[in-house]
Amino acid sequence: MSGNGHEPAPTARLLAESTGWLLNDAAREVTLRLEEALKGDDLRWRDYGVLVVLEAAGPLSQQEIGRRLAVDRSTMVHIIDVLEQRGLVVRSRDKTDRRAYSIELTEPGRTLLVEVLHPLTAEVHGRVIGRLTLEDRAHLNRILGQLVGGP
Amino acid sequence: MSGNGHEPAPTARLLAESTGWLLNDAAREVTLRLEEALKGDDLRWRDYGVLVVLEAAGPLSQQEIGRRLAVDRSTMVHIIDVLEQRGLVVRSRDKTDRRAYSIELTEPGRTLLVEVLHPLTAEVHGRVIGRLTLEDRAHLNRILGQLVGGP
DNA sequence: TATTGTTATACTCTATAACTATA
DNA sequence: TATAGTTATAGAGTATAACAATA
Repeated sequence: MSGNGHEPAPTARLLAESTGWLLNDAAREVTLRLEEALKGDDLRWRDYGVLVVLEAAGPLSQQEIGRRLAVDRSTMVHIIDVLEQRGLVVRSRDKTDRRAYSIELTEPGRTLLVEVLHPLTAEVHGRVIGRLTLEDRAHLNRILGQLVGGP
Repeated sequence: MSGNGHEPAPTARLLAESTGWLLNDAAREVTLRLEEALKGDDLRWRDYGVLVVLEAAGPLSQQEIGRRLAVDRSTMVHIIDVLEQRGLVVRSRDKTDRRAYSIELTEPGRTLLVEVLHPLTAEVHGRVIGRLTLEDRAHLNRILGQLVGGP
Protein backbone atom coordinates (compact mmCIF):
# COMPACT_ATOMS: atom_id res chain seq x y z
CA MET A 1 0.00 0.00 0.00
CA SER A 2 0.95 3.60 -0.14
CA GLY A 3 0.21 6.02 2.65
CA ASN A 4 -1.55 3.81 5.11
CA GLY A 5 1.41 2.22 6.76
CA HIS A 6 1.12 3.55 10.24
CA GLU A 7 0.11 7.14 9.85
CA PRO A 8 -3.51 8.07 10.50
CA ALA A 9 -5.64 8.19 7.40
CA PRO A 10 -5.64 11.87 6.50
CA THR A 11 -9.06 12.07 4.92
CA ALA A 12 -10.40 12.61 8.38
CA ARG A 13 -8.67 15.88 8.96
CA LEU A 14 -9.93 17.17 5.64
CA LEU A 15 -13.50 16.10 6.06
CA ALA A 16 -14.01 16.05 9.76
CA GLU A 17 -17.64 16.94 9.28
CA SER A 18 -18.43 13.79 7.33
CA THR A 19 -19.17 10.80 9.48
CA GLY A 20 -18.93 8.48 6.52
CA TRP A 21 -15.30 9.29 5.88
CA LEU A 22 -14.50 9.15 9.54
CA LEU A 23 -16.10 5.76 9.89
CA ASN A 24 -14.14 4.39 6.99
CA ASP A 25 -10.87 5.77 8.22
CA ALA A 26 -11.45 4.52 11.74
CA ALA A 27 -12.47 1.06 10.53
CA ARG A 28 -9.42 0.87 8.30
CA GLU A 29 -7.20 1.95 11.15
CA VAL A 30 -8.45 -0.80 13.44
CA THR A 31 -8.61 -3.48 10.75
CA LEU A 32 -5.10 -2.81 9.48
CA ARG A 33 -3.65 -3.19 12.94
CA LEU A 34 -5.62 -6.33 13.67
CA GLU A 35 -4.58 -7.87 10.36
CA GLU A 36 -0.99 -7.00 11.19
CA ALA A 37 -1.27 -8.65 14.61
CA LEU A 38 -2.94 -11.79 13.25
CA LYS A 39 -0.30 -12.19 10.54
CA GLY A 40 1.97 -13.88 13.06
CA ASP A 41 -0.51 -16.74 13.33
CA ASP A 42 -1.09 -16.70 9.57
CA LEU A 43 -4.73 -15.78 10.02
CA ARG A 44 -6.87 -13.07 8.47
CA TRP A 45 -9.38 -10.82 10.15
CA ARG A 46 -12.11 -12.87 8.52
CA ASP A 47 -10.75 -16.21 9.70
CA TYR A 48 -10.76 -14.87 13.21
CA GLY A 49 -14.34 -13.80 12.63
CA VAL A 50 -15.37 -17.34 11.78
CA LEU A 51 -13.75 -18.72 14.91
CA VAL A 52 -15.40 -16.08 17.07
CA VAL A 53 -18.81 -16.74 15.56
CA LEU A 54 -18.44 -20.46 16.20
CA GLU A 55 -17.27 -19.86 19.73
CA ALA A 56 -20.26 -17.67 20.44
CA ALA A 57 -22.97 -19.63 18.65
CA GLY A 58 -21.79 -23.24 18.64
CA PRO A 59 -21.77 -25.47 15.53
CA LEU A 60 -23.22 -23.84 12.41
CA SER A 61 -23.52 -24.59 8.71
CA GLN A 62 -21.09 -22.89 6.35
CA GLN A 63 -23.88 -20.85 4.89
CA GLU A 64 -25.05 -19.66 8.27
CA ILE A 65 -21.55 -18.54 9.21
CA GLY A 66 -21.33 -16.70 5.91
CA ARG A 67 -24.65 -15.05 6.49
CA ARG A 68 -23.50 -13.74 9.83
CA LEU A 69 -20.29 -12.33 8.38
CA ALA A 70 -21.79 -11.14 5.08
CA VAL A 71 -19.66 -13.57 3.08
CA ASP A 72 -20.90 -15.64 0.15
CA ARG A 73 -21.21 -19.40 0.65
CA SER A 74 -18.77 -20.05 -2.22
CA THR A 75 -16.21 -17.91 -0.44
CA MET A 76 -16.89 -19.71 2.82
CA VAL A 77 -15.73 -22.97 1.27
CA HIS A 78 -12.15 -21.75 0.98
CA ILE A 79 -12.13 -20.15 4.40
CA ILE A 80 -13.35 -23.34 6.08
CA ASP A 81 -10.93 -25.40 3.97
CA VAL A 82 -8.00 -23.52 5.45
CA LEU A 83 -9.29 -23.60 9.01
CA GLU A 84 -10.00 -27.31 8.72
CA GLN A 85 -6.54 -28.07 7.31
CA ARG A 86 -5.07 -26.29 10.29
CA GLY A 87 -7.18 -28.35 12.63
CA LEU A 88 -9.02 -25.39 14.09
CA VAL A 89 -12.49 -26.55 12.99
CA VAL A 90 -14.03 -29.82 11.83
CA ARG A 91 -16.64 -30.55 9.21
CA SER A 92 -19.23 -33.15 10.05
CA ARG A 93 -22.53 -33.82 8.34
CA ASP A 94 -25.56 -32.30 9.98
CA LYS A 95 -27.63 -35.21 11.37
CA THR A 96 -30.97 -33.70 10.42
CA ASP A 97 -30.01 -32.23 7.04
CA ARG A 98 -27.31 -34.21 5.30
CA ARG A 99 -26.80 -31.58 2.62
CA ALA A 100 -25.29 -29.26 5.20
CA TYR A 101 -22.14 -29.47 7.24
CA SER A 102 -21.98 -28.77 10.93
CA ILE A 103 -18.85 -26.73 11.40
CA GLU A 104 -17.47 -27.04 14.87
CA LEU A 105 -14.58 -25.54 16.77
CA THR A 106 -11.95 -28.13 17.75
CA GLU A 107 -10.18 -28.13 21.08
CA PRO A 108 -6.99 -26.71 19.49
CA GLY A 109 -9.17 -24.10 17.82
CA ARG A 110 -10.74 -23.10 21.08
CA THR A 111 -7.38 -23.05 22.81
CA LEU A 112 -5.82 -20.85 20.13
CA LEU A 113 -8.74 -18.49 20.45
CA VAL A 114 -8.56 -18.23 24.22
CA GLU A 115 -4.83 -18.29 24.76
CA VAL A 116 -3.55 -16.44 21.72
CA LEU A 117 -6.08 -14.67 19.52
CA HIS A 118 -8.30 -13.04 22.09
CA PRO A 119 -5.37 -11.60 24.07
CA LEU A 120 -3.73 -10.50 20.82
CA THR A 121 -6.74 -8.67 19.48
CA ALA A 122 -7.55 -7.26 22.89
CA GLU A 123 -4.08 -5.80 23.00
CA VAL A 124 -4.37 -4.19 19.56
CA HIS A 125 -7.81 -3.05 20.39
CA GLY A 126 -6.65 -1.48 23.60
CA ARG A 127 -3.87 0.29 21.78
CA VAL A 128 -6.25 1.94 19.35
CA ILE A 129 -9.30 2.41 21.54
CA GLY A 130 -7.08 3.21 24.49
CA ARG A 131 -6.97 6.82 23.39
CA LEU A 132 -10.58 7.18 24.42
CA THR A 133 -11.88 7.62 27.91
CA LEU A 134 -13.94 4.74 29.25
CA GLU A 135 -16.97 6.96 28.91
CA ASP A 136 -16.28 7.65 25.25
CA ARG A 137 -15.79 3.95 24.57
CA ALA A 138 -19.19 3.21 26.00
CA HIS A 139 -20.69 6.07 24.02
CA LEU A 140 -19.04 4.86 20.83
CA ASN A 141 -20.25 1.30 21.20
CA ARG A 142 -23.77 2.39 21.99
CA ILE A 143 -23.92 4.83 19.06
CA LEU A 144 -22.40 2.38 16.59
CA GLY A 145 -24.80 -0.25 17.79
CA GLN A 146 -27.66 2.05 16.93
CA LEU A 147 -26.18 2.72 13.51
CA VAL A 148 -25.84 -0.89 12.46
CA GLY A 149 -28.96 -2.07 14.22
CA GLY A 150 -31.38 0.21 12.41
CA PRO A 151 -33.63 -0.53 9.43
CA MET B 1 -22.99 -10.49 -2.54
CA SER B 2 -24.69 -12.62 -0.03
CA GLY B 3 -26.33 -11.25 3.03
CA ASN B 4 -25.43 -7.61 2.87
CA GLY B 5 -28.06 -6.36 0.50
CA HIS B 6 -30.03 -4.09 2.76
CA GLU B 7 -30.16 -5.86 6.08
CA PRO B 8 -27.91 -4.66 8.86
CA ALA B 9 -24.66 -6.55 9.19
CA PRO B 10 -25.39 -9.07 11.92
CA THR B 11 -21.90 -9.40 13.38
CA ALA B 12 -22.70 -6.43 15.51
CA ARG B 13 -25.45 -8.10 17.45
CA LEU B 14 -23.24 -11.06 18.18
CA LEU B 15 -20.20 -9.09 19.23
CA ALA B 16 -21.62 -5.88 20.53
CA GLU B 17 -18.74 -5.61 22.95
CA SER B 18 -16.12 -5.31 20.23
CA THR B 19 -15.68 -1.84 18.82
CA GLY B 20 -13.61 -3.17 15.96
CA TRP B 21 -16.47 -5.25 14.59
CA LEU B 22 -18.92 -2.46 15.14
CA LEU B 23 -16.73 0.00 13.30
CA ASN B 24 -16.40 -2.33 10.36
CA ASP B 25 -20.09 -3.05 10.18
CA ALA B 26 -21.01 0.62 10.45
CA ALA B 27 -18.49 1.65 7.83
CA ARG B 28 -19.74 -1.05 5.47
CA GLU B 29 -23.31 0.03 6.06
CA VAL B 30 -22.59 3.64 5.12
CA THR B 31 -20.24 2.81 2.25
CA LEU B 32 -22.64 0.34 0.66
CA ARG B 33 -25.42 2.88 0.62
CA LEU B 34 -23.20 5.62 -0.74
CA GLU B 35 -21.89 3.34 -3.47
CA GLU B 36 -25.46 2.48 -4.32
CA ALA B 37 -26.42 6.15 -4.54
CA LEU B 38 -23.39 7.09 -6.65
CA LYS B 39 -24.05 4.25 -9.08
CA GLY B 40 -26.58 6.43 -10.89
CA ASP B 41 -23.77 8.78 -11.88
CA ASP B 42 -21.46 5.88 -12.64
CA LEU B 43 -19.05 6.91 -9.94
CA ARG B 44 -17.41 5.02 -7.11
CA TRP B 45 -16.97 6.09 -3.54
CA ARG B 46 -13.28 6.57 -4.29
CA ASP B 47 -13.89 8.76 -7.36
CA TYR B 48 -16.06 10.96 -5.22
CA GLY B 49 -13.24 11.09 -2.69
CA VAL B 50 -10.83 12.42 -5.32
CA LEU B 51 -13.26 15.16 -6.35
CA VAL B 52 -13.85 16.15 -2.75
CA VAL B 53 -10.15 16.29 -1.98
CA LEU B 54 -9.56 18.51 -5.02
CA GLU B 55 -12.46 20.74 -4.12
CA ALA B 56 -11.12 21.20 -0.61
CA ALA B 57 -7.43 21.52 -1.35
CA GLY B 58 -7.18 22.87 -4.89
CA PRO B 59 -4.91 21.38 -7.61
CA LEU B 60 -2.74 18.50 -6.46
CA SER B 61 -0.42 15.93 -7.98
CA GLN B 62 -1.74 12.42 -8.51
CA GLN B 63 0.57 11.12 -5.88
CA GLU B 64 -0.55 13.68 -3.34
CA ILE B 65 -4.20 12.82 -3.92
CA GLY B 66 -3.34 9.17 -3.48
CA ARG B 67 -1.49 9.88 -0.28
CA ARG B 68 -4.51 11.61 1.17
CA LEU B 69 -6.83 8.76 0.25
CA ALA B 70 -4.38 5.95 1.04
CA VAL B 71 -4.29 4.82 -2.60
CA ASP B 72 -1.17 3.78 -4.48
CA ARG B 73 0.04 6.09 -7.27
CA SER B 74 -0.24 3.31 -9.82
CA THR B 75 -3.87 2.94 -8.90
CA MET B 76 -4.40 6.69 -9.07
CA VAL B 77 -3.49 6.65 -12.77
CA HIS B 78 -6.63 4.68 -13.64
CA ILE B 79 -8.86 6.71 -11.39
CA ILE B 80 -7.69 10.01 -12.87
CA ASP B 81 -7.92 8.53 -16.38
CA VAL B 82 -11.61 7.94 -15.92
CA LEU B 83 -12.33 11.28 -14.29
CA GLU B 84 -10.42 13.08 -17.05
CA GLN B 85 -12.24 11.21 -19.80
CA ARG B 86 -15.49 12.33 -18.23
CA GLY B 87 -14.29 15.92 -18.18
CA LEU B 88 -14.50 16.24 -14.41
CA VAL B 89 -10.79 16.97 -13.92
CA VAL B 90 -7.91 18.07 -16.15
CA ARG B 91 -4.26 17.08 -16.17
CA SER B 92 -1.74 19.84 -16.76
CA ARG B 93 1.98 19.79 -16.11
CA ASP B 94 3.09 21.33 -12.87
CA LYS B 95 5.00 24.52 -13.76
CA THR B 96 7.65 24.05 -11.10
CA ASP B 97 8.08 20.29 -11.38
CA ARG B 98 7.43 18.97 -14.83
CA ARG B 99 7.50 15.36 -13.72
CA ALA B 100 4.23 15.87 -11.89
CA TYR B 101 0.77 16.68 -13.11
CA SER B 102 -1.39 19.29 -11.55
CA ILE B 103 -4.82 17.72 -11.31
CA GLU B 104 -7.55 20.30 -11.26
CA LEU B 105 -11.31 20.22 -10.95
CA THR B 106 -13.09 21.47 -14.10
CA GLU B 107 -16.18 23.64 -14.03
CA PRO B 108 -18.40 20.66 -14.95
CA GLY B 109 -16.67 18.72 -12.21
CA ARG B 110 -17.34 21.38 -9.65
CA THR B 111 -20.92 21.73 -10.81
CA LEU B 112 -21.55 17.99 -10.59
CA LEU B 113 -20.14 18.02 -7.10
CA VAL B 114 -22.24 20.92 -5.88
CA GLU B 115 -25.51 20.23 -7.67
CA VAL B 116 -25.61 16.45 -7.67
CA LEU B 117 -23.06 14.60 -5.61
CA HIS B 118 -23.07 16.58 -2.40
CA PRO B 119 -26.88 16.60 -2.13
CA LEU B 120 -26.94 12.91 -2.99
CA THR B 121 -24.45 11.85 -0.39
CA ALA B 122 -25.96 14.20 2.16
CA GLU B 123 -29.28 12.50 1.63
CA VAL B 124 -27.86 9.02 2.07
CA HIS B 125 -25.87 10.20 4.99
CA GLY B 126 -28.90 11.71 6.61
CA ARG B 127 -30.81 8.50 6.13
CA VAL B 128 -28.20 6.45 7.97
CA ILE B 129 -27.03 8.95 10.54
CA GLY B 130 -30.54 10.26 10.94
CA ARG B 131 -31.26 7.55 13.46
CA LEU B 132 -29.02 9.33 15.90
CA THR B 133 -29.85 12.35 17.97
CA LEU B 134 -27.98 15.51 17.09
CA GLU B 135 -26.08 15.10 20.31
CA ASP B 136 -25.01 11.57 19.42
CA ARG B 137 -23.88 12.69 15.97
CA ALA B 138 -21.62 15.29 17.51
CA HIS B 139 -20.34 12.72 19.99
CA LEU B 140 -19.66 10.23 17.24
CA ASN B 141 -17.74 12.66 15.08
CA ARG B 142 -15.66 13.87 17.98
CA ILE B 143 -14.83 10.35 19.14
CA LEU B 144 -14.02 9.08 15.66
CA GLY B 145 -11.86 12.12 15.09
CA GLN B 146 -9.87 11.17 18.16
CA LEU B 147 -9.54 7.60 16.94
CA VAL B 148 -8.13 8.43 13.52
CA GLY B 149 -6.16 11.43 14.66
CA GLY B 150 -4.03 9.64 17.23
CA PRO B 151 -0.54 8.14 16.86
C1' DT C 1 20.57 9.41 -7.29
C1' DA C 2 15.69 10.23 -6.30
C1' DT C 3 11.00 11.10 -7.79
C1' DT C 4 6.39 11.42 -10.89
C1' DG C 5 3.80 9.20 -13.71
C1' DT C 6 3.24 5.13 -16.46
C1' DT C 7 2.81 0.36 -17.89
C1' DA C 8 2.69 -4.57 -17.45
C1' DT C 9 1.86 -7.92 -14.58
C1' DA C 10 0.42 -10.72 -10.87
C1' DC C 11 -2.02 -11.46 -6.81
C1' DT C 12 -6.01 -11.35 -3.71
C1' DC C 13 -10.67 -11.27 -2.95
C1' DT C 14 -15.01 -12.12 -4.24
C1' DA C 15 -19.18 -13.31 -6.67
C1' DT C 16 -21.75 -15.98 -10.52
C1' DA C 17 -23.21 -19.94 -12.58
C1' DA C 18 -23.45 -24.66 -13.16
C1' DC C 19 -23.14 -29.08 -10.88
C1' DT C 20 -24.19 -32.97 -6.98
C1' DA C 21 -26.49 -34.66 -3.33
C1' DT C 22 -29.85 -34.23 -0.54
C1' DA C 23 -34.51 -32.31 0.96
C1' DT D 1 -38.66 -27.69 -6.92
C1' DA D 2 -35.50 -25.84 -3.62
C1' DT D 3 -31.29 -25.84 -0.85
C1' DA D 4 -26.04 -26.84 1.04
C1' DG D 5 -21.92 -27.36 -0.55
C1' DT D 6 -18.66 -27.47 -4.33
C1' DT D 7 -16.06 -26.13 -8.41
C1' DA D 8 -14.47 -23.38 -12.23
C1' DT D 9 -14.15 -19.14 -13.73
C1' DA D 10 -14.21 -14.34 -14.34
C1' DG D 11 -14.14 -9.70 -12.71
C1' DA D 12 -12.77 -5.94 -9.66
C1' DG D 13 -9.30 -3.90 -7.09
C1' DT D 14 -4.90 -3.41 -5.87
C1' DA D 15 0.11 -3.51 -5.38
C1' DT D 16 5.00 -4.47 -7.25
C1' DA D 17 8.56 -3.76 -10.30
C1' DA D 18 10.68 -1.82 -14.12
C1' DC D 19 10.89 2.20 -17.31
C1' DA D 20 10.98 7.24 -19.16
C1' DA D 21 11.25 11.94 -18.16
C1' DT D 22 12.61 15.16 -15.00
C1' DA D 23 14.71 16.85 -10.66
